[in-house]
Amino acid sequence: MNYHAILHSLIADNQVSDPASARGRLLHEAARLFRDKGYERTTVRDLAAAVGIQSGSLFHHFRTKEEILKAVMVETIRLNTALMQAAVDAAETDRDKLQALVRAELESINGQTGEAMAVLVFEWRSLSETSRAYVLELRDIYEQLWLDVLEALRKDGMLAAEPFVVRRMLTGALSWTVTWYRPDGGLTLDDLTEQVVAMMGLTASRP
Amino acid sequence: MNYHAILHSLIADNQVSDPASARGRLLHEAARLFRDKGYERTTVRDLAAAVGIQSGSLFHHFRTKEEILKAVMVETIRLNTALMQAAVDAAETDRDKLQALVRAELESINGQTGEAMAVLVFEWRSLSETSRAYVLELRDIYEQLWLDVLEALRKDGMLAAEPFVVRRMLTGALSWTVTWYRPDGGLTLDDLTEQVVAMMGLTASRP
DNA sequence: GTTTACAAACCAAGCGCTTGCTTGGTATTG
DNA sequence: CAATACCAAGCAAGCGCTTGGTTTGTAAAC
Repeated sequence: MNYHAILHSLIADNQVSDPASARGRLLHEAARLFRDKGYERTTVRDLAAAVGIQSGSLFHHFRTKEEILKAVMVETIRLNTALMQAAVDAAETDRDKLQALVRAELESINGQTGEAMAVLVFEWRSLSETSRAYVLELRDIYEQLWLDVLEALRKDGMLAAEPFVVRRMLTGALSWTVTWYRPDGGLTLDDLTEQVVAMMGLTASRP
Repeated sequence: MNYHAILHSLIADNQVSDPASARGRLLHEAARLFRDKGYERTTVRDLAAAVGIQSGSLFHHFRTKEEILKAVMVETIRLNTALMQAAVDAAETDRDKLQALVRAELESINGQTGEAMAVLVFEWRSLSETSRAYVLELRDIYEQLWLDVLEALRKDGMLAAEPFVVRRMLTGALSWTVTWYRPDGGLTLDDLTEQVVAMMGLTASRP
């Protein structure tokens, strides 16, 4: 299953919006604006202008501004959970599964869904209490994918630290790449993946 | 040099505000509010109320709200640069210097200056262009401390990845602890430091 | 194949409120 | 007696969101 197959399967299930639809385009622009200026600094007038409508018209699609933020986050987690699951399934060994997860998360942070992922990392404080609870629920599913692989590695003595600590350190390390990594800087995402795996003392995959 | 000695030396040099002064207390409360609610969601009325004055009176101490944010960040970097320098100076081997840096950064993120450090990580987008340039200048000095140690380790073959990549991954990983680490969770900062160093494949320091 | 019906998508205008900041004047302090 | 720190009041601008009405797309009815 490649990126597009997964995406369209989720669209068919009404789990994420079609990027071609009005709602999908709005969420895409919202993610970009929220990342660039922050949620609070982005006005409903900014959002409306980005898709070429009047600010009041936004509220036919979403009841509140916060609902837009929530939708960006929820759909992003759903998509990425599916992408990570596919990455894990495609790899053979636990070590390769971890490498695939790192590669996939770097991809989602710095590639297609990068804008929305940055929002997920930096704007969770702007969510209401109830929205936050829902997003955290979805995140737990996502995190379990990682923990399963890390615990298997730990069991085989290939990991020198606690899985849950490792995962949290990786979350921070990989999320942070959004602030400095630029694909045109002579460092590919494959290079970066390799460095991360090397840094963890897991030697390169032997064919 | 311990924490208090370093702090008071910086106060004497007018590099940071005395926490007992009106300005110092305001900056401390501002850091707390900015971390908890975000810069944009914190109003000047919130800030004023936190130190028990009227909102208008704030502007006798700072010309704009953004100047308060800048001051929080600048003073925090200054203090932490001095703390890191002391940590490096106190350690003997390069490996111990790295461990000392990790420990000190974890301390600054999760201890005394934690509120301000979180602001530094999450609120840099709210800085004006010029303030940001100045803060980045100060940060470069801070970062060089890390790079010097990491490059020495790399030279001795104790590091499997590029120093600048390692530092950026560490920045993310350690900053991120602010979102999940709680001192009462059965994991001390020393434990955490150990896990980080172990995760990097650097074996424990032998006495 | 035109008409009718109707909902969804949108606009123009603006309301009520909060925001950062200003102003003119009054305590407080050395 | 000057400088510093503060208060009480409020202004102009920008905010999220509402309202009442118009356009647009779609599909059945004739």
